[in-house]
Amino acid sequence: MTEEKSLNFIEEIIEEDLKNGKYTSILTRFPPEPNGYLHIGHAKSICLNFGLGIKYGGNTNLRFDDTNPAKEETEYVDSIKEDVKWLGFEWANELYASDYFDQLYGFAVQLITKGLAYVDDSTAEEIAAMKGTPSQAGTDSPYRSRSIEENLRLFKEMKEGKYQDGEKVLRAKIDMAAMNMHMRDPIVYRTKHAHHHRTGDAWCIYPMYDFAHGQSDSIENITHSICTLEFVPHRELYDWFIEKLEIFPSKQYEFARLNMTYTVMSKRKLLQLVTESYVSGWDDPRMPTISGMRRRGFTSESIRNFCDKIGVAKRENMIDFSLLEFCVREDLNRKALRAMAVLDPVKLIITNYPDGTTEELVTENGPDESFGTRIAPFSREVWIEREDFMEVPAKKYFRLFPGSKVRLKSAYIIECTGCVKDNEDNVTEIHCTYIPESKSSNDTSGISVKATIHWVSVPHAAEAEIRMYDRLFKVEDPSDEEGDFKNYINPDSLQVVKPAYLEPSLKDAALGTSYQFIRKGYFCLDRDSTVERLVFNRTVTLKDAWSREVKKG
RNA sequence: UGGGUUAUGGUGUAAUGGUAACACUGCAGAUUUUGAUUCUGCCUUUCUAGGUUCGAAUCCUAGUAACCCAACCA
Repeated sequence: MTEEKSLNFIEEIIEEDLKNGKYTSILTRFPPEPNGYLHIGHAKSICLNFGLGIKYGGNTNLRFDDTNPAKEETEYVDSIKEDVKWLGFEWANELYASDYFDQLYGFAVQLITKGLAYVDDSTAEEIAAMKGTPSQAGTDSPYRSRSIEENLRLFKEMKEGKYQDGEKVLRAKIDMAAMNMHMRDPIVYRTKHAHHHRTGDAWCIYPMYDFAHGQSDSIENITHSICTLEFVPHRELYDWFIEKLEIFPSKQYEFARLNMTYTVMSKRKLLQLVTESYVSGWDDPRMPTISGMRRRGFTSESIRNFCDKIGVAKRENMIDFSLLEFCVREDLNRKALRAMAVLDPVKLIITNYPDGTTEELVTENGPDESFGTRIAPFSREVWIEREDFMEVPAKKYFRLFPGSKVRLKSAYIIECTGCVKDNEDNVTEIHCTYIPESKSSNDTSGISVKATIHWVSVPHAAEAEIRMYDRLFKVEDPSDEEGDFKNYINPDSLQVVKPAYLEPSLKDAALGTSYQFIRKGYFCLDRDSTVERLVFNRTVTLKDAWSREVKKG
């Protein structure tokens, strides 16, 4: 019964390492920099790292890569923790690169002592110029040959705050002619008088990523350090530090990051959307952030399933947004409560139904009996969707039109008798008669109809604001277009429907519960909602064969 | 035009020298008190050129294309 699933290349490596006894257990880590909110691309990495830990009976650390105090904030730390938890994962240890600042400083001293690092007084521009180009070797810094003693003293003085920002850096002494630019005497410590979100003002020198990441992995005994492809050139340096420092040999493996159609995935771009108010915040439901998707109504299970479906490999990829939509529909179809809501209302009057009468009709709550039933009030006047009526029916249209019969969901079969229009030819009322013996679950009429439509009783309806979200960008790959990516924002990515009419049971909707508004899509209550003003977000539409039929003409 | 990485349907991912498969998308149909769900069927694939082999997506050679690398960012 177990479905045989092939291994991705990282699983193959791990199984090999376990089989040949290189390791008896594995330890992975998810290492975000707390300078932004997590997005669906991070979810891929989270599912990979934590998933590996779970699959192979190992553990996974959550480690914040907080070596740049200028960009990092506690707000981001908090959101990252919340998002990882919400996705359903538990870290073995909550750690910070800043926890290792003392050890990292010690590593730097060791390197100096071995003659493998030196303090450089050159400016940033000079260092860049001496770096050479990919096809041209760099040149040695005039400070490269300082004595070990002098380097030790200078580095200590850097730590003590004797120098201004940018005045001095510590560089590894490797090879200015290396093919790999990262090996041309990379900077390992810079002077930065900045307040750190955790260490406060204890330090005025901070290690660079390359001098912190690998060593942090090593300190934690991470067996498999998994990151994205752009770090491939860093691996040589990663290994160099581990070798020279003679510390635990963590190994780095790289996979291709996730790209998705109709969105952007860089923190820089997402930050721009937020700070320049193209969206309402990091958790705007249109954002590909975990918090945005959560607010929009995506379930963590559907996101995990998505991450599983897209796979892990090394080639550049561009995943269809429709795959994510498929995953959320698949999950919500079996979980979401069913309810009736009319988003584009027009009044339907059942002319032969007694005025002032309310019937309490029974209707099902979910996709199967286990969800139970509830009562929906029914009366002479109900709201129905404007698109469920056509005065002159298109071909293949089998909803309401003069003379046609349809069923009102969980109620009666009705026959359309006509409509009332205003001066501008807009339909303002639709008239029909109902067939009393066709009552749902007690139908003795013998009539069968082709369509069932949803409705909400006019006197009982609850009003709501509904936010309809669509893709954030008009083009598949905004980053690949000419000019500013923001020129390609979809102007219709948010459309507010107000008022929509909801069946009264929806007044008790709870935050975090998903509903299928029958025939319309999946929705959830937004946190902006109040008792006086209900607000719902559309998570995703239902698949709609009819709208495709219409488009085809 | 130095180095590195990657090339399999429209999009992803498998196949580890032996029938190119699975999922999404798209299309057609059946069922349906949601034009949803469910079910059935169909479409489209190994970057190019040589070579090794009984047999190549897989091995070899030469090309080509895409992406990454010259931050005191991560």
